[in-house]
Amino acid sequence: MNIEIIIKGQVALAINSLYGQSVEPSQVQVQLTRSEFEGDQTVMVFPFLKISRKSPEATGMEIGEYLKANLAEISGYNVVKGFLNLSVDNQYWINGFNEALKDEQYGFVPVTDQSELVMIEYSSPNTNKPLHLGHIRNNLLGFSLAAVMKANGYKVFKTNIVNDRGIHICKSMVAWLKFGNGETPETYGKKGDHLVGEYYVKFDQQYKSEIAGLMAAGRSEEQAKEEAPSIIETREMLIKWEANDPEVRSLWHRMNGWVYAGFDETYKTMGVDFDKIYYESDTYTIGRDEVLRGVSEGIFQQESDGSVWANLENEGLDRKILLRSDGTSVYITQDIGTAQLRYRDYPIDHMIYVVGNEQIYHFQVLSLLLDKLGYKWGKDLFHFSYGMVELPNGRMKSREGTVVDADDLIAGMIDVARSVSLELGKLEGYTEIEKENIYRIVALGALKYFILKVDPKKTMTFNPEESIDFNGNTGPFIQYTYARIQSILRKAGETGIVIPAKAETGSLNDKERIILKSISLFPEVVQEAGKGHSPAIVANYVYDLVKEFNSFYHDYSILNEPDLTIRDFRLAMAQTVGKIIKNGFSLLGIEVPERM
RNA sequence: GGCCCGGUAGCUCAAUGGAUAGAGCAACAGCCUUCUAAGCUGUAGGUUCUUGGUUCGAUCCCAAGCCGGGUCACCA
Repeated sequence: MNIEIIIKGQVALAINSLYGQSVEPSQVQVQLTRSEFEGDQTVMVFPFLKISRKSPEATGMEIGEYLKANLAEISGYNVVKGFLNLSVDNQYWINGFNEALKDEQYGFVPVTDQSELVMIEYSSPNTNKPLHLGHIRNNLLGFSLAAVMKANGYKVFKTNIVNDRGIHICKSMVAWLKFGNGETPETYGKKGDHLVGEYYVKFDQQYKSEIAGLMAAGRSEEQAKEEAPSIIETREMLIKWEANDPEVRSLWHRMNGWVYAGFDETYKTMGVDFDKIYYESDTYTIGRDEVLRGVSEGIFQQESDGSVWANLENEGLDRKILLRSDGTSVYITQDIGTAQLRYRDYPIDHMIYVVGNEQIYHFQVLSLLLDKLGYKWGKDLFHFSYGMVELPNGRMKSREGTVVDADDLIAGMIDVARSVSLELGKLEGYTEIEKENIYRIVALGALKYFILKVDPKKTMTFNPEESIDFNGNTGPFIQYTYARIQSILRKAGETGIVIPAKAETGSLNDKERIILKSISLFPEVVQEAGKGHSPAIVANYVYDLVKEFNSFYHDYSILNEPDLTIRDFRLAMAQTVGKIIKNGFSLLGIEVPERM
């Protein structure tokens, strides 16, 4: 059992026995002892002073004496002010360490047939432009959250809703027809998503110049925006699309196909995947049907112009439009349809949407609407909202060309990883393919760790010149430690040392104790990350562990340790730290290299 | 303006209501003949936005204010 829980229970008994008053174990505050004091676990005695009616020191001493006498795991205690520091017997840490050593899935709760199903929606791109840095945060968080939930014993289903229809999609199509000359990704030599994105930009340029021309001819800005030929053409195309016009549909299929091929490549490089992809072009009509059902049941109101509204004023929100006066769907209508379809397809217990925090209001509304429509899961949907990624001079703006493209960023980081690695020259003997794979692992490790170590809900700043480092608190630093551990284990194998299944040693030095204590925390960290929906907790924990291990590695020898018992124990310790790095990083979607 | 979120070292970020607020980067000083120097050790760097309140104790909770961001579309 967890030492903290044992202590809480015993402290409650101690207070009952010493002062004749009962307290709940949950009221006992226990935390890790700060490193500058002696001990492992610290009990706060302040809350019990009213009960003991004695000084903090005296109370602490009495409780400490009781614990030492009644708990085999407690080998000693000291009291500093109101802090009762308990020393936990080495054997307790060693026992826990042996558990960690033999369990390959250490820290993970197994998924069973009884496990609840959690569906996680993430990524959810538009098909009119390539993925950028903001999408990267979304994808990494979504993928990582899925891994964390799975490690907490949930069945996890990853899904992606692709925004493949609408006026913005038609814009790229219009521009391609006008300027494209039949260009394809093959003829142009660029990924399809980039090609389509370029025509989206071209459309905007064309549209702007038309507006300027019209305004020069005396129109107001508003009029100009409405009357520009390209926007009129785009609207006509959207109507044709909705009417299933074969020519428009065929072009739409073709260009979206280019985009999907491009996205697939980016997803693959990033190492994220999905169990099922939904397309808005398939779900938006379902949403419309659901809204109309709501009208017939009196949940929603239809205005005389045909538009449909939900009144959420009783819930503290506004009136919200659900269908336009021409009967077409708006954004939220599509989400209603998608949700309905998903719950029809799968026995979902929990639904998580990984979507930026600018849509908090949207998901409040969606939750209420689904609830009104009679879905019991409406109220329980969880919007995992994360903060934006900003550049040093502010928010990314596609119109100002300050968007950090995902493919460019990743390619650039692989270049840096390659040149750093070549300079260090530690990969001789590896084939080019193997080397490239390691560059990729390291580059993505840097990017993923950089993004995932930050509390998801916070806005984060990304400086393209400075942010991605390979030294210090970074993914490569942790990967490097892993690689070194593997090197030690390889050498141990070469010299005929067999890492024992059981690694016992009576005495532990300070740094060994610290590492063993840290190892014992991993399962709690995984649990906490699941409850708090925060991969950052895992990232920061792994970093701390690695720091401790490196410090140990610097001060004490492993392979050259003459005492074989101690050497075997340290090998087992290194192996376990390596395992935690690997398991922890798997929760972040980061690979670990055997060498680097 | 209403609602939501943030403000911690020069920069990027940590810190279940606990002890002297921690890391990395940048700066400075050391350490490669020893298990991988993408590393290690040390120095310096702070009015945790402000003012009150709650209590044994507040970066954390509450109130007010200041600053920054988001959001309140027949856009997505």
